[in-house]
Amino acid sequence: MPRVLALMGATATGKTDLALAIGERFDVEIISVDSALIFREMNIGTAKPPTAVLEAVPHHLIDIIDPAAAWSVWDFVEQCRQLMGAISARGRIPLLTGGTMMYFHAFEQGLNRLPAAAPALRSRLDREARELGLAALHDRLAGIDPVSAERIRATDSQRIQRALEVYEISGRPLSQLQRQQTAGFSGDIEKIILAADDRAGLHRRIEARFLAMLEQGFIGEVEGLRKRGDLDLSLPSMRCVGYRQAWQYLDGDSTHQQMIDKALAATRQLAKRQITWLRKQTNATAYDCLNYSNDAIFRQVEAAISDL
RNA sequence: AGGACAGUAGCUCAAUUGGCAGAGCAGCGGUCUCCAAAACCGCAGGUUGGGGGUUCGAUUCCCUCCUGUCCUG
Repeated sequence: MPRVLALMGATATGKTDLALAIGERFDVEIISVDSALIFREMNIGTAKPPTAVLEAVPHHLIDIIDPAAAWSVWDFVEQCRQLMGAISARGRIPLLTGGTMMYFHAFEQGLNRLPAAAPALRSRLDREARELGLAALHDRLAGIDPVSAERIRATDSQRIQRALEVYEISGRPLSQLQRQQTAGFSGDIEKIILAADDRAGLHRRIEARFLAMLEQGFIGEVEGLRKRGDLDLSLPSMRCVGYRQAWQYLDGDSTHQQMIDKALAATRQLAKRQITWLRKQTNATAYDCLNYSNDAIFRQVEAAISDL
């Protein structure tokens, strides 16, 4: 029975430090479950683990794609499964660490085989949405896939676009393709959650961390990305929390203080959404991120491993 | 010190000739099958700076006090 460890937590709860502590003590390799750490050249704003940490314990799925490139949940699940096989073959234990809850969910529950995203098609649909209005696209969806149109709101640009994209590529309605059974992870996942019961405390941490990022030269990092000339705000990478607000600030759309306030708010909102996912987790052991002992967690890991 | 203007939700601001105080943002809760650090949905929040007066009825009109900004000395 394959066994994996998972360390889940909202942003700024201290996952990196804890993962390192576990990595120094147990024979694990870390698989990052994070939609932002995959990007190269985005280090300060993503709170990427420092090089020393990345070298001390093997890390995967960090710095693997360019900020202009596309990446998706499907890619994550596939890479993750491959990596787990390789790590197990080395006699080590995978430690899934991160805060992108949809990636965890897809890994655990599986995904239907759907057509991959098609950038050209998406930009065409973007244009149509601008010219005809979202409502028109939603009406079109209702014509080809009433079930999905019922479920997807007429204001939900991304999901309308996805449903239309799937139909145009495959010729079949999304709702029909989603009806097939999915194959999730078949083993056990030993889940450790870093919980943020004290929301105000987490908010203080988020603020302190962002201010530290600014001191480390975050704005300079974003200036460097802008200088490349091939990036813009429509890319997932540049929509990451902090980067989007810094980009707008450098565009002259906000003052420095407004940029800080907006970035902090966006980060708090991200944390809230992550916490919503975490509330639904079952079979997980939660530790207060502001007050826990490594020993308690080590005991849980120890027990899980010796169970193998 | 005198004068002008302002004071409404945590913040920025609305409220037709006096007629049930509303938005945006933030906050909180939620949705989530290939952009998820995304996209979207919902909820809560106010003795309208304090006190007094006129009125059936005052955020709105009058008096007074407090606070802030600006101008003049």
